Amino acid sequence: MKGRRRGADLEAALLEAAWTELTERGYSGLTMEGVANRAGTSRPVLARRWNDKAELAIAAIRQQMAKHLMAVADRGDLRTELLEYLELASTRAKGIAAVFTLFSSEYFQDTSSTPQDLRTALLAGGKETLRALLDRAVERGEILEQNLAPPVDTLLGVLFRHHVLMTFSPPPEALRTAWVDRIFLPLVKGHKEES
Amino acid sequence: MKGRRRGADLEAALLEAAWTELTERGYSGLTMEGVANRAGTSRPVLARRWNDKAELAIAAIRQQMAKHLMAVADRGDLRTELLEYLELASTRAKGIAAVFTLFSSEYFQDTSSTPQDLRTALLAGGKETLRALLDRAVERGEILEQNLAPPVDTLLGVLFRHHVLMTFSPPPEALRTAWVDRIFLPLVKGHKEES
DNA sequence: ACGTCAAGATACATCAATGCATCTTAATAA
DNA sequence: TTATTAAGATGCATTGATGTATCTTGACGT
Repeated sequence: MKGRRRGADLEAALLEAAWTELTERGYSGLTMEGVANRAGTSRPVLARRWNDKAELAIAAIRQQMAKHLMAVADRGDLRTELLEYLELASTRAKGIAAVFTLFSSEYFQDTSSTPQDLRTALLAGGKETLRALLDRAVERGEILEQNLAPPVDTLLGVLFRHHVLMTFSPPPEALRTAWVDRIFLPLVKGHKEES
Repeated sequence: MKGRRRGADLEAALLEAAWTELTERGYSGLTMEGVANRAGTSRPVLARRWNDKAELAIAAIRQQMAKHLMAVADRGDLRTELLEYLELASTRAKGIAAVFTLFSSEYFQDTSSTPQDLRTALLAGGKETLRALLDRAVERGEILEQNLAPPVDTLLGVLFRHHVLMTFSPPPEALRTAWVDRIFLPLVKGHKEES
């Protein structure tokens, strides 16, 4: 036996269980009872910490975001780093899809309980990581700052997120490469000499 | 009083009510009772026609798709038609978002009751309209067939859908123009002379 | 005008999830 | 060791939505 868990240890375990349930069953299939069972405990233990499943799910998501943060090292080459970025993001596809089921369920609700900061943090989704990566490329002289104007700078994130939401699965390697080589790089490398 | 509705009339009215409820409350907020009330009738009337809310929602969506089909006339200019396409799509943003709440709710469910054909039809989302529009532009010689290879051809639809799913609102005109002028047209008009 | 059938109203049981109270027991601090 | 606190188990009432049976009544065909 592993004995009885307490305090922070227990809380982390509960949030892990909640996250697993969320990714396996989606937000609509998430229940306090299900989480309690998976965590090997009972509902009152959950009820003492979170008021409803929205709070629980949000806390679980926060824990996941804190646990793995996206990081792409400087490889000296933009294309390499972009592909790495997309590959890394792909490993989180299921989670991203699951998280989105929460937003779609809660959005229309009277009690739109989703905190705005979490919402934007998730919809941005590793925006900073991508941005940092692009800024490095600008400094290297690989691309022009002016080609990274608003709708273009986040394009890869958009393509990725869209694919995940439509298919609930990560984009295959060939598709990621096509995004980079046939869409993104042509746009940011394109000569911009017109008046 | 308007008297008692029957048969096909009644059914159409029920599906209208269901659609309204779906767009106002989302799939998670959709209830048989809510639809019955809005339609000015009672639950048994609904129960005689559809077994659960998934069936009802799907039927309601089908009716909407049949009612307004997207059509963009030949304007002789690709850019004009693309903007018109996006503008037309924007009027349906709320509905698209609502429909997607159904998929996110049902996807993880054991009874993944969403018919595959409807799913693909919706995820494609006016793909044929856009395709027809692009083919006309190719025939006019405005763009090159070879520049419409897979990840590029559906790009505008992707951008649009992503925006709707992220914000649950239609993209403003300025953004739609940016998509067309700064992303899509540069890609499809781009000279492709490299080896 | 009459008969048939479905619309619409009403009532009741059910089911899943939850809120909450209670009780036992293990872990930790003193 | 002992007191305290929270973990974990259990039971019960409640709530929201649904399934379903029954009954009345309006619409339509003949």
